[in-house]
Amino acid sequence: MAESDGVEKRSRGRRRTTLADVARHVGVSSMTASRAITKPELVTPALREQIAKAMEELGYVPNRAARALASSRSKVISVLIPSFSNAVFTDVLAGLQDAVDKDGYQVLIGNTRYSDEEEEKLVGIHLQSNPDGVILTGLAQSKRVRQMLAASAIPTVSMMDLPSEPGQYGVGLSQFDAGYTLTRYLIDKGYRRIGFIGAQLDERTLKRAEGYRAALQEAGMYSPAREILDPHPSTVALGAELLGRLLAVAPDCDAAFCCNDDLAYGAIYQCQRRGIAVPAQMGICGFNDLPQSAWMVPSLTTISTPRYRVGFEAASLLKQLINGVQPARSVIDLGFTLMARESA
Amino acid sequence: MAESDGVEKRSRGRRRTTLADVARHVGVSSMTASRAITKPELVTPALREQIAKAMEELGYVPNRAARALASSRSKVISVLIPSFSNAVFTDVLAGLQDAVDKDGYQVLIGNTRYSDEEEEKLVGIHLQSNPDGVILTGLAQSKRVRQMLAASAIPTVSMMDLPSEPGQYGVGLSQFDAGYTLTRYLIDKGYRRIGFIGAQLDERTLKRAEGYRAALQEAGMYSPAREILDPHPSTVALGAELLGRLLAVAPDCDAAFCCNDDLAYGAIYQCQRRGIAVPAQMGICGFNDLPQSAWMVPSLTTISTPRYRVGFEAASLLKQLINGVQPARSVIDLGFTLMARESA
DNA sequence: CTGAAAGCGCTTACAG
DNA sequence: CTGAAAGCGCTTACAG
Repeated sequence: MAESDGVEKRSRGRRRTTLADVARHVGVSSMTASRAITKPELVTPALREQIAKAMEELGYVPNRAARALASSRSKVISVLIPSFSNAVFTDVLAGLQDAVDKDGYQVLIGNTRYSDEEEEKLVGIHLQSNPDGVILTGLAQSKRVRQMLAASAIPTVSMMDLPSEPGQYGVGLSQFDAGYTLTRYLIDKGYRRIGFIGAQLDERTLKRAEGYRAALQEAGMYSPAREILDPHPSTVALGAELLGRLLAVAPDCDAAFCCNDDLAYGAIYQCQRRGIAVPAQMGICGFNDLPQSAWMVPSLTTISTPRYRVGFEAASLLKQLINGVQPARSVIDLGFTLMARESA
Repeated sequence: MAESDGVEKRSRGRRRTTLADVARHVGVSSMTASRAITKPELVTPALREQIAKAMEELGYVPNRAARALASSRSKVISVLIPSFSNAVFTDVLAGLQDAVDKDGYQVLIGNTRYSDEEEEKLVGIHLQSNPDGVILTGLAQSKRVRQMLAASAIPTVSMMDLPSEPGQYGVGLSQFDAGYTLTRYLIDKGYRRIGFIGAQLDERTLKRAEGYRAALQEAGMYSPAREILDPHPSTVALGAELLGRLLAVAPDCDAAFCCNDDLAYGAIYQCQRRGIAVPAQMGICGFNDLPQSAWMVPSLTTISTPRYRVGFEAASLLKQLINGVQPARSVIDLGFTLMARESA
């Protein structure tokens, strides 16, 4: 009858197969079954095989929550990135996954949307899962985030930038140097009134801007009037708009350093719509070297950043810390490459 | 001494604050403390406040693993997407997160890389976390994946396509109809020898191709010679290459239906490099309407797909299933929009 | 190489 | 509205 179904005890429902079920099936204790998974070399081959067969037959699926609770190792790595729509961070994620997959880690991904508040919230939430390690983007975490992480005593590695404080672990590149290098290239190419277009205004953009300024000041060509900084997220549309704004306030510009490739695409499209020849009348360069940059017309001069490797190396470094291995270096500088192409 | 430190018991080390600690601090039982979190309306306001204060003071962080184990609800949703580098899926992810964040779910993201094998592996791994629900991309899961999911009896929703089998839940759009519509548009525009450029060859691409064929056959304009299908992942570079191949085998083509925007960008760049005017000599259209498509020169004619909403609605549907609510519809068709722009 | 006992930190299902 | 008991499914730390 339907009614009696309603009163059924939880124990009557179909229950997942547990390690105890497997052990019973084979006629061993649960810890032998447990060991057959975690430390197979400690179990007689014959038994090991029987246990494996039983697991297969009974459709055993380990329960991560139980394992985490008992062992106090969650096998979870928490990763916080500022954006999903920026290809830079999905590349980083790919490297990270690849570095960590075979070790049985589960990657918990949080999107901070470039917000300190969101980051705090996410750290709090991720901490509930007792991650074995945490990977952060950038170095500009709020005090509260630092505190929470310090209190939890969980190994932490930061990505993209190079930490300068002792005790901090990080993998990335010097955003300042890259900005400087690209600007220096433009100067050497003969550009004299070089503008800067930056959006989002996150730490990396600001450091690239500093590199830009340093190079121009050194060459005696710096003018603050040629800097367009906008807090909105970087998009192609915004790049088009900001190039317009740059030309409105500084019509004599002969080049624009766009703080990422998306903005640069927009800037180039804007030039094309206005009949401004790139690079003849206006040099345009970007930052990051997204796949498209080599193919567009004109191809984009930009800085290639080792995003996949940043993710991979950050995860490798974190694994060492988790396992109590003292890493060779606490800061890994992966560098960058100037890609001189047609647009500047 | 260093030696005595080495022998310290696990219990001596700094231990995380538990619910019992909080309860003791306030002088109540652990379940009252537990209830203060999960069902605050069942706890006297005064007590509730004391407990909240104690949690704050002691820096209490709930242990998800313990909660999951005790309650047999993990508050985890498993999501499988085929790619991180395709903006389509990161948009879907954004919608999904937004639909699910405030409900306290943790989203476990798996990247199948368009591989059945990877998908099987990931389902197995994710099942270890006892997800309350699963979200899959597409309908072409392997038999083994279906079995695992069926055996686990976990609610499942699929994204992007429209399931036709009864009992399946899904949110998406008709890829066939969209392919048909776009091709019909090209015919109406006066194009007569329309090629097709497809990569990756996943289910969605193949369905768009079918729509393309149906429209052309109906109009008596179909020629298999004008179909270029390549199994490699879609990239701008590949788009450029495939347009070259299309023109090599079918130099009379007057338009190309590219099965996504990335390929279309490459195709347009290829035309630009070869001095082929778009759309005058060659119409080019894409699929998905990525942000850039409206801004490039020429702007791209394409199909706009409601990716964010697909993620959002799929998660909403899944939440209903998890909560035992019978959803109004098991299949939600979100449709698509033809964006007629400059390139065709 | 194998096992009996205890416990990880919560929540469920009762009672009161 | 509050609590004592039991248990979720594993692993740890001993023994043997």
